[in-house]
Amino acid sequence: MASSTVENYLKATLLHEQKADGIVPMGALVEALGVVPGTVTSMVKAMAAQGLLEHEARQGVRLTPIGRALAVGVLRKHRLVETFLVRTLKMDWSEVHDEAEALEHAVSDRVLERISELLGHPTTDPHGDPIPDAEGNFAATKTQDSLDLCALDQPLRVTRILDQTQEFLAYVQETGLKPGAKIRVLRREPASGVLHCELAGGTEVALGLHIAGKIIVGAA
Amino acid sequence: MASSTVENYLKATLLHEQKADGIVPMGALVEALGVVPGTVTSMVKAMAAQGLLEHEARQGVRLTPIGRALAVGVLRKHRLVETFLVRTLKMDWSEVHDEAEALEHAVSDRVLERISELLGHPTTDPHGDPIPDAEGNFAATKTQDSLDLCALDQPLRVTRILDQTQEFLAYVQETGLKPGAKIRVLRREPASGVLHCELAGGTEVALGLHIAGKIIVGAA
DNA sequence: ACCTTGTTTTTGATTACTCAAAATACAAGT
DNA sequence: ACTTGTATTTTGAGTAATCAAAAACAAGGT
Ligand SMILES: [Mn+2]
Ligand SMILES: [Mn+2]
Ligand SMILES: [Mn+2]
Ligand SMILES: [Mn+2]
Repeated sequence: MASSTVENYLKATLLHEQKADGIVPMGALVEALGVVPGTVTSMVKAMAAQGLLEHEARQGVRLTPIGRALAVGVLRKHRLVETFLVRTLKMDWSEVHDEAEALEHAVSDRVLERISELLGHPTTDPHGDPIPDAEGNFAATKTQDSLDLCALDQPLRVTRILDQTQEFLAYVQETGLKPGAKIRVLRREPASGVLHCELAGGTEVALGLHIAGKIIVGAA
Repeated sequence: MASSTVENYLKATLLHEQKADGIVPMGALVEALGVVPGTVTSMVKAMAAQGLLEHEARQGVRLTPIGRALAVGVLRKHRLVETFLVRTLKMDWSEVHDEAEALEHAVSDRVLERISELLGHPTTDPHGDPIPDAEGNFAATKTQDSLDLCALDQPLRVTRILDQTQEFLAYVQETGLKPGAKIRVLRREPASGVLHCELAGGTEVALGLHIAGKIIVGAA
């Protein structure tokens, strides 16, 4: 069985591969796992010896099919647990990540399938991230744009928040831009690129480009 | 923070103290934790140095107030998790122990209080074992007898199963003697001590003394 | 007093994970 | 080609948890 540490390495590698495909540099793992570079090198070697990763010296790592399957399983646990914590235990969506970070290693497959069933087999988590099914397949994503690129005056719905730092989630919470929120882009300031949007209650918010780029929307 | 291993040692020590008060011999921990004697000696030394246990050389260990508080917390997590798995996730009461054994170390206090709330702050787990409250106090237990000692012809209710081995739980499951079941003792065979009991549906079961001694009942 | 038996402790190793700090490789930039 | 800066690897060391096997101890029984 893979230890919690190994599971965290696998998940971090998968997330990086999904965000920027190609080889995952050692530094990305250093960053994601909060350890020093030497630690990553030695863990990666051990995991490569176990057949979970391929290690290109001085370049980085790639998941093997076995490693990927395990990583997807951990990601599924993480996201289903987050969904469970929000929907069943009524926890705040902006505080569930850390809890899930620990529980993803302790929840058995048996318990996980019970949770999935209880929740009606959800396909996205509270942050809008896709939940792979029990076989490891991600549902085909609907057409979605980041908020800074989408058309004016269309009825839209927030589907996903890409930046999941504590501060950004708090900001999103506060402005009411949570996944599920209805939104319409009123206009774009030509010079700055600042967006003016209308929220459900008629309230209006102005968003800088760097913020809008981290919010994904789809047709309402 | 106490590691999972340390939490397991603390919980095992607490359970032994509750069952047979006085000092807990090293051998009891060897047995409970499934490790060799030398391992227990060195773990116990480390935990004593941390102020979690008192170690009387060649005698055994006792929980310190700090160690006891931690142990009670772990036990509370274990039993609330078991209750949650049975009541909310509809898992079989005879298979939840192993799941709880892992989850008790991963569930945070915050999550635990949500679970307790969701369940209406239960005071006993699926096996009938008491769940301490958030301050670490066990509810005063109602008058209860082991089945081999109680009066004839009284309407009784099973409240607790002491032997929680897989086989015994399966037996209890099969005969329908689960906590909550109504039962009446019809007669006791003078020589052998074998009990004849009537269950809810009118079915009758014969129980040997060794079995009856592990089933606790209270007034129905 | 001596021996036997069961329990506990010691000793010496091993595995997994980690850090600090020094060494190395590589990609540019001049 | 040489220098510089950054990423990666190596080396040496430490902690937590474990085992195997030998040693020490505590009681009792003879
Ligand atoms: Mn994690
Ligand atoms: Mn998420
Ligand atoms: Mn446990
Ligand atoms: Mn229980």
